[in-house]
Amino acid sequence: MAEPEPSSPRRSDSVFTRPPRGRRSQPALTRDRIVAGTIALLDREGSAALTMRRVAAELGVHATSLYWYVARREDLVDLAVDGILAEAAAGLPGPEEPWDLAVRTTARRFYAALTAHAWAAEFAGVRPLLGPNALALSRRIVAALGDSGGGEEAQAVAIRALANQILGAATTTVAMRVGAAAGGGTEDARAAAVSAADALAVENAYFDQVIDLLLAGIRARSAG
Amino acid sequence: MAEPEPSSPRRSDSVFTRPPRGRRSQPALTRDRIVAGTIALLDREGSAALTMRRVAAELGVHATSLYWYVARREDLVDLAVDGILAEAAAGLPGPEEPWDLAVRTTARRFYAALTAHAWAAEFAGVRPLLGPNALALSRRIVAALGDSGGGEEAQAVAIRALANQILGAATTTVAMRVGAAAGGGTEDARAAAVSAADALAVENAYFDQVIDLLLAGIRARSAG
DNA sequence: ACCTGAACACCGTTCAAGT
DNA sequence: ACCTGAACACCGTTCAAGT
Repeated sequence: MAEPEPSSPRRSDSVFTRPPRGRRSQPALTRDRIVAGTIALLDREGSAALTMRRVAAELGVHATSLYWYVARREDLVDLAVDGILAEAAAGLPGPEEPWDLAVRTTARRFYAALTAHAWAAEFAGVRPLLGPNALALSRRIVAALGDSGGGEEAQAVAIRALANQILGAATTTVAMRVGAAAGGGTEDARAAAVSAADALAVENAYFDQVIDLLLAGIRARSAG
Repeated sequence: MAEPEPSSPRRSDSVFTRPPRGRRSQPALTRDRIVAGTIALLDREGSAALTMRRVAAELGVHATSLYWYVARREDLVDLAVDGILAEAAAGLPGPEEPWDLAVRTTARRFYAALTAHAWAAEFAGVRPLLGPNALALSRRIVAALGDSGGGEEAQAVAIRALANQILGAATTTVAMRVGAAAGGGTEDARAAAVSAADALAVENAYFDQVIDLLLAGIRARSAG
């Protein structure tokens, strides 16, 4: 549906500069194209759609072709999750920001990216987040806690607590959305229903409060 | 392997007492037997082994027979997870226990059950925990927070924070175990390796500290 | 170098049929 | 009431083959 026909050699800019180009045109597939296609498919059809065959179909190619670029299905998962974290990892708070504000905005961006793509929150609970964007987000929080006034041990505990909180909050948020959608047929649920925009605002407000609770604990500890 | 032959009518005790027993013996399958078999299989072979066909094989029956007792695979997941939470939900702290101690021991039991069965932590991140044992654990924490001195809003935030923390901590703990096992071949990892008992003690200590951090935040808030 | 095609050993689930 | 058997529409992954 409206997909640029896969065999078209529309390669844009660098086609005139780098490659030998005499014998053969560039490959139809690239890792980036695969990641983009995977994310598009997941956004459209949800986590269950992540199969080698359907990703391949999204790209106008056969499932087995993907194995030239990734070793297994899990790699596709990891690449897609880290892909949607790019938005969150770009434009992190600078080093001049107060530590607690830096923690809060970084955590919020992390959480927002995971919940903006429900499939990402689902996968994040089952795969470790080790991609470059996830690491950049983690490192910003680690750096912020270095200014929190606590000792090394206290910082290590705080880091874990924040990581658990971000992941747990994202996971339970999307689980609650599913539950709300599934129960949406009942009268009670319908009576309690609010607009999607309001629901999102409520979710975000809860997340901020939960992070603030943790920050209060960190401050209480470093003051003690 | 060493399975009691499935067609044997060894029904134990109550065979002499209750059922009509004239026309037909009891069913080979029961929901409880299915849950027990599923847990045994998962403990032995991990989360990937949870397929209808393999659970059925574990019980000496055909995959399609399971559909008489459960509607779909997800039900098996939910039943197994709540099944292993039974140990945690039995013997919760009584109402005379101080609220913070009650929160800590209940959270610890919850976390311990999920991490004692790695598959349960994996599934818990992807399925909402709505079984009777999960609800009993949640309710004990809710009740404890009622004595924490905070307002209703503060309690609601604290409940979410604790739930996120328990789920997030269990998930990241098993993910780190997998990572440690996968990297176990490298020299660095081998040098840093500790005995399984020590590793478990470290995990548990971290969990306690993380919960204590949250409790410190709750106290700071209710005191403010 | 990069992609296809056939093949293997699986899946969940439905449904008619047996007893 | 409870279980089997056949069938459908899928899976991930390997590997030889094409270009």
